[in-house]
Formats: sequence, structure tokens, C-alpha cells
Amino acid sequence: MIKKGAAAPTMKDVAREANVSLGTVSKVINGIPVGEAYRARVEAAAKKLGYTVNHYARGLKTNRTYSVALVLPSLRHPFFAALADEVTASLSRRGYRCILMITNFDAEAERKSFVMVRQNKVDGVIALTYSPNIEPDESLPIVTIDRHFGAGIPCVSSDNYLGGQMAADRLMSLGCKKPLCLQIGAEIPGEPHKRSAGFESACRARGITPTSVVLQEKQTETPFHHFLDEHIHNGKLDFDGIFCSSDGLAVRTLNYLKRYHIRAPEDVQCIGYDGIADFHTGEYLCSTIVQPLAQMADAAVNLLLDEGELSSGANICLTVRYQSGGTTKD
Amino acid sequence: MIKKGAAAPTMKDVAREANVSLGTVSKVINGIPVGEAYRARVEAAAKKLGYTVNHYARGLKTNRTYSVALVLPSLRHPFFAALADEVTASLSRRGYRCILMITNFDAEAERKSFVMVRQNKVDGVIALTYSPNIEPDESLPIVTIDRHFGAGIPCVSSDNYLGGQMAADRLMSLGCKKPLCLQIGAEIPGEPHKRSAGFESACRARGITPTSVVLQEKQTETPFHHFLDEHIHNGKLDFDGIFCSSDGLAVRTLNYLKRYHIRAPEDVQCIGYDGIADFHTGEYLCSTIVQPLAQMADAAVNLLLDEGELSSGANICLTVRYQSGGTTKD
DNA sequence: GCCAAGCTATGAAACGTTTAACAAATGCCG
DNA sequence: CGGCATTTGTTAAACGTTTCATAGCTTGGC
Repeated sequence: MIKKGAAAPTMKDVAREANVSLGTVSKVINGIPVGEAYRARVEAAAKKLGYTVNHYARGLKTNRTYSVALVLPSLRHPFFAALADEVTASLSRRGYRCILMITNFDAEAERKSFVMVRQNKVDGVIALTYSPNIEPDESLPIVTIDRHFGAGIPCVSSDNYLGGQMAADRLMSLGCKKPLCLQIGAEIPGEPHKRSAGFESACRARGITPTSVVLQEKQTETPFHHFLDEHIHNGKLDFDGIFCSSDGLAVRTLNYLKRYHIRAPEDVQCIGYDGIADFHTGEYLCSTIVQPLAQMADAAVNLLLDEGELSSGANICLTVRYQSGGTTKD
Repeated sequence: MIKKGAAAPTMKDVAREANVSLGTVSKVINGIPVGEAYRARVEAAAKKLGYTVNHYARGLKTNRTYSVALVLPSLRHPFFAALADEVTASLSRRGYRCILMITNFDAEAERKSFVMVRQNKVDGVIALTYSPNIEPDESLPIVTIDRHFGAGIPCVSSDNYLGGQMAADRLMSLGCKKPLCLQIGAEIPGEPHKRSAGFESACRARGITPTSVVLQEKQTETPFHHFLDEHIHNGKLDFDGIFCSSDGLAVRTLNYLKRYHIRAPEDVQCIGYDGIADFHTGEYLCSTIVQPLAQMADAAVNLLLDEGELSSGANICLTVRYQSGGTTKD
């Protein structure tokens, strides 16, 4: 299927057509001031021939590719997908394209993606990676999301600790006395882990000690269900408020409890995390802590693209907000 | 943040290091046979210097970029996200990179993405677009998914008609007598619309006339809820089987019905569409018709990348399968 | 042992840009 | 009105590859 398209017009063609030199065409294309008459001639010629700049020739000369690699584990998790959506949009607004690289949480794939990234001569990398021991190439501009590599590598995240606190405060001010904190564990203790820390701290500030459980990633539901089973007596759950480290987990939890006819928000209140809304209706799956995805994407893109005082190791932490979504009594 | 990295070694450097000519280095890099002694010298030198080929110089010469643009409306819909995931993986397996372009269903953005695509000199385009009147550039290799542009543009899809039939047959063999078909309408009558057609035809084949409703895209839940309200009498729904054109819609529907204490599969059986599993557990949200995403992605990529008899206007239609997921009695 | 034929490595041109150096034209001032 | 500074357009080199023509070797046949 792939064939060489009809030879595209080059600057040389435009120059000939407009009766000007190559350099003049270049200037017009790049918006460098040039006599009005020339500019008009060139623009007319370019339009007539349907000229478009060849990014590869330009990239070769300038060492700037106007493309950024986005490295992430998967697109099948709504949070990653939504983030990719925003990052792509943000890049596009600034005239950059997004090269997508998916690692499936595989450390080797992550490493490989950094190499490929170097080969591809992208201008930078925005990475969301969870494997340990990745040493990003020193010379490659990189910004991470939710992951502190340390050293001089900037990281953008939202305030996960605050998010956990907000969830706790909300549940307790809605009357919860016996809170449960559920989180999915990752190999690397990263930003998301601060959620439970914030939750627990806010509970203790009110003199309540929450139950806290870490679920293994990528495991079957069995152990999880088993845990819940053990905490149901006479059709009643031991907890009256649940905080889950993702919306998906909240939905899974509530779905399972439904088998016992325990429902939210009547029998138990539940707050999730991420705040990804339904595609068609814009409604939330559950009460949740909303991460400011668009702002996180913008921050990462700006950090990467703009030079400035933020250069070395600046971390950006954005605030979150609570959003009621039907699984709490507010 | 973006800075010119330390000058990367070029073929010239490798040639000097290995004491061979530029042409020889090129041959080794590209796997063209060359004397064993030379090959060894070049490979050693390349490794020593950490040489990586500059894709932009290569692209300039060869007019091949080894990158493909994936144009789709959004990543916030699980189906699009999962498809993007698979397409990226499939491209990566073949040594291609994926440039992501998101249109948000905006016809102008779609048009612009085709232009950008041409500028970027990608080798081809895989497009999932729903706007009317897009005239893809003749010279650009393109494959669509779920969208028939007509003419010589190949389209990959799954058998949506069959999927609808399977859903109907399943519901009826599980005892349903009063089926409802819910679908979300799009501007363009495309592949997904065949689902309801298949559903209705299979119902009629058994002498049953289903109720069929088309929901407007991007509207509030109100009219939809209103419709359901009207079909609930004395706490009982007029229908005993529901087919939804997406899993998300199925979930929304069942969630709403829960307010009336109507639940699946006891009170009503429900089959969705797409078959996107939960990220962590791999479980399905509901009983569903599963689209073979990985195969669709591979088919699209192969069609795009391989020349051959499939060249002109070949359409590929892959089969689907039914998957029980707790909202039916099987 | 010589010459033709066949390999194989080399050298140079070309891909479509950008950009620094250069030349031509303009305007200014003495 | 001439020369100098200034502006503005042109020219050519360079970016890092690929590729085609060329030249140097080797090999084998006579």
C-alpha cells in the first residue's frame, strides 16, 4: 500500500515560480521580515503549488523536530488515556506532534523506548513510567508525570496527599466513623501512594484510625473479594466509608458489595480517585477526587518546551478538587 | 528546557574511527553484505561511539519516515483508547512509530490533521473519523477503521451486523421476549449502525419486533432517562432484554434502572458492545460482543504497510464473539 | 603470466532545508 | 553629489544520510 506520492513541490519550485531566490522563500516560510512585494509573490506561488515544508529536511538542519515522545504504560487505563488525550492536545496547540510509546509496564520496553526516542531525535520526552532503575539519557530533555526520578529531572503531579486528606475529611464530615482505604500497589512507591498517606493522616487528625489495604496490581479479584467477605457480618459491612485510589477500583468495590445488597451511598459512602468522566454524558462514575488533567498536561508540556528558570529539577504540584458523584450523601 | 544535546556521532565519525568509507558504514548499518573484516570494524566503531542513525537525514533521502499517523476523535472513549493501544503496539512490532492526532470530532481538525500528516511526511495514515466530506489526499496511503470513504480506500472493521445478530440470538435464547435496542447516533451512518440492523433482523427472524431507539451523541441523560421512565410501570420495565451499542451505554442504562430496583440479570438481561475489559482485573463490565481489537489493529497496519493485491480498496471484516459478563443469565 | 570479468569498497552527488557570508540597492550625511 | 552605513535579497555551504558510478582488487580462464 505504501507508495511514493507524487513528488511534492519544494522550496526550489516555489522560488522558480515566484522568481525569487531560495533564501527569500525560506524567510517567507519562517516569517522573517521580507519586502511586501516579495512576500506576496512567494505566498502566491506557495499556495499555487501547494507547497508544504518538509519536516525531515528542516529537522536535519535545525536539530529540532517539533515532536515529543509520550511514554506511558498503557492506554487501557482511563487515567493514562485521558492524560494522553490532554498531552496530545497541549502539544498540538504549540505546534508539536506527539509520538506515542507504550511500554506495558515492561522495564525493558521502557528502556528501549528511551533509546528509540534518542534515535528518533525527538525534542523531548514526557514519561509516565513505573519501573525502577531507568536512567534516562542525560542529554535528553525529559519531564515526568507522577514519578520522581530525582536528580535534575522535573516532575509534574497533582497533590495526591491533599487529595487523600480531602477524601477523608469529606467522608467524615458526611458522618463516616469507620473508614476503609483501598489502594492498588505499584512496584515503585510513587505519587499515588501519597493518597493513602494523606487519607490516613486526616483520619488520625480526627482521632480515627482507618483500615488500610494494599491490593496487588494485576491480580485476580479473589483475594480482594475475600477481604471484603471477611468484613461483612449479618449483611452489614464493617465500614461506613471507603476511599479507593482509583475510580475503577471504587466501581469494582461497589459492584461486589452489591451482591450483598450493600449499596452506596445508603449503606456505605465511597470516594474514588482520578475523576474521569463518562465520555458521552460527562458524568462521573462515583464521588471522586478530580485530578486537573489538562493543567497537568500543559504544565508538563510547558516545562519541557520552555527554557527558563524552571530548567533544573523543578517540580510542579497542582491542586485537586472533590467532586460528588452519587456514591456519597452530598 | 529543550537544549541541543551533545553532538551525536554521525556516520562520518564512525567511518573515521573504523578507517572505512562513508558508503561502507551505510551498508553495514543497512545490512547490505560487506566484507566480514569491514563489518566487524564498523560495528565495533559504531558501538564504541554510541552511534544511532539520524532518522531525519534518512527520511530526507529515502522519503520513508517509518512513522504512521493515527487519527482518531478522542482517547477518552475506551474503545478508541484500546484501539490506539493496539495500533501502537502493532506498529512498534514492525519498527514503525505512531504519531497520534486527536480531532475531537471536529471536521476542521480532521482536515487539518490530514494536512499536517502530509507535511510530516508520515508513511501513511490510519484514520478513525466520523465527519462527512473529508477528502483524503489521493497520494497518501490511508486505511480507515469502521469508516467507508468509498473509492479505493480500504476499511478495516469487525462484523457489526453479525455482532447485532449474535446479541439478539443470545438474548432470545436466554428467554427474552421483549427486546430493546439502544444505540448512540453519529453524524455519519457508519459501521456501528449495522449493529442495530443486525439485531433487528435477528429478532424479526424469530417473529419478534424489537423496540429501537437512537440516542443523540453528546447530550445530557435527561431525554434518555425520560424514555426509560416512560417504559416502567409498577416498578417493572417493559423490556426483558436490552442490547446497547456500547458497553458504556449498557452500564449507564443499568445504573439508571437500579434506581427503580430493576437489576440485571434478574429483572432484565443486557448485552453491550465492544468488550473492553477492566484494566486491572481483565473482567468485563457486562455481557458484551467483543471486537477483536488486536486483529483489527494488525489488519490495518498490514494493509497500510504491505503492498500487494490488497492495494486498492480492499475491505477487511473480522468476526466478533459473544462474552458473558454477568448481566445475562448465562 | 596476462587480460577480462566480477567483486567490493570508495567518492561524490543529491535529498530539502537553514543560515552565515556576501552583494546589490537604498538612503543619509557631509 | 559621492561615499558610507544600512537594509534587503542572493548565493553557497552544511546538516547526515543513501545511492550510483567509479576505481581498485581479486580471481579464473587461456
